[in-house]
Amino acid sequence: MSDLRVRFAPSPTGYLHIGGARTALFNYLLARQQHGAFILRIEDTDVERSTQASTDAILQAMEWLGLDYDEGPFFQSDRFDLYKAKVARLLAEGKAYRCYCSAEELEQKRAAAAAAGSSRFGYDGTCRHRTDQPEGAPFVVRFRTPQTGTTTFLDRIKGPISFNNEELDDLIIQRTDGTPTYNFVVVVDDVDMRISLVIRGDDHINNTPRQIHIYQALGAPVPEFAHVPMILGADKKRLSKRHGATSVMVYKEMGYLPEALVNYLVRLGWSHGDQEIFSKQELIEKFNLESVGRAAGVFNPDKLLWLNEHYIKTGDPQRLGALLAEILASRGISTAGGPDLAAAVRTLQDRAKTLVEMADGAAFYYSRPTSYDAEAIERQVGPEQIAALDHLHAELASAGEVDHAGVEAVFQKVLAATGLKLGKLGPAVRIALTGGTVSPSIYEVVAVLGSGETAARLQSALGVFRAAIKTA
RNA sequence: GCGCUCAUCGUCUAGCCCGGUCUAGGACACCGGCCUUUCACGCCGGCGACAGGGGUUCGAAUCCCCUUGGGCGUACCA
Repeated sequence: MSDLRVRFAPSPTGYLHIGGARTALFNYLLARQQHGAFILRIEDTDVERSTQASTDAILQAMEWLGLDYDEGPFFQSDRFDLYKAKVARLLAEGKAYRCYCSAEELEQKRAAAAAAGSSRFGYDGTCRHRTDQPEGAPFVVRFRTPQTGTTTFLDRIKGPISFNNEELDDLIIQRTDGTPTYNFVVVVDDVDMRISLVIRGDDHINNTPRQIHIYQALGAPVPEFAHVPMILGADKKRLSKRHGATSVMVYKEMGYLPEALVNYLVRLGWSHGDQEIFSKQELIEKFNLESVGRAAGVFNPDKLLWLNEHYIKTGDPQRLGALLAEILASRGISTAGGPDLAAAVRTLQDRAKTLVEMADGAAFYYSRPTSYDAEAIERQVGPEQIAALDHLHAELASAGEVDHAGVEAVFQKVLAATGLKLGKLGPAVRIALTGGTVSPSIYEVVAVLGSGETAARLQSALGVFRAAIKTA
């Protein structure tokens, strides 16, 4: 057990998105590697925008990705007393002060500053030295930020970063309604939870110097920081819905495997030489902050798809089969009593990039064709095929259950007897068995379906084929 | 506007810290071919980048400066 303590602190104002998932993943990986602690904290100080549904969605997504945490989830809304006490202490020590400026007033000042072409839009410090306390007037509490000197920290990813304190204004730490704000609670909690390393998106870099001042005002040690670059869309703009799915769980719905998303996300911004494929165990061993890139990365759905394809291809048929059954069930197709799921999966692993695609390809195994591709019949089925199909039906009906080699032997027999090439018979069999022209290898299909089911389907199809040929 | 930050193929990146081994490597996508009972898989090959300009140096993708471009922040959001 090392003393590394990291946390992931999402705000429940929406689902867990790609960027958040990657931040969570980096935290998780490092915690597991160093045998430290990974803490989950829900930042719901904004009562207006936080919802229970979002919290649930985030928790679900974390679970699906396999990012289990050691402590939490903690909710900031349960901790308002702690924040209140800290604000009171800062107030008492003169490190914070009441500000009676109204939001409207401030907005006007900002607008005026912008109109005047000023480079300073921050709070002007009107109430900083105010000594009177208007009776009953609404106020916010502002943190008294140092106005001179510089604040520097050594970012584990970006290197040394420093700010001139004069660029910083006195930020609000408690709203008019008494609730605390982000920059304050994040510090109070990170101190309270003894976080030793803060890994978060680099959109927080600008908040860091302000937070460092708060750590100091609280007399607490400043943790290390590691700011990971943003994820952008194809147009290099911040990733948003416009760029396609950004919700982790939507990828689950689209038939992605969690290991594919994890692998993709970690490689977006981190590398280990030329290696592309990493198991979670490998990531825990190899992940490091030093190899995280400093530049923002563009989300590339194609590469994610490729990884998903890889994991489907190499995945365990049993597990994939269970996942497949769920999807089929949601389409009203029961797999109970049908062909062995793992066997069906094996015939589809090289042909599907997603579980959804696999379900498309597997449906015929569990529900007989209700119609047959007419155009295909016209092209592939003639008197010769009908005769051969008849022959095949007879052979299969008397063959009992056969394996792949057995199926091949039966076909060879039929082919020899009818003088047809497989290229002439295969397509007709495929139409008869699946209703269409696309499926796994016909021998595999027959082996998975079993001779009984195959014979039954052949018989039904034969009736349709004969009728089709007569009218032609 | 101001502040912070980033910059190698279309994209993700290796290389950069410790200059020469880089006519810059890998992956995705794309293009071509092979394989083939459909569809795929697979295999082989191809296209394709050091943002620009100055320095330093015998020598720079690698070090320094400037420019340009991108991202983020600039809330009583987080």
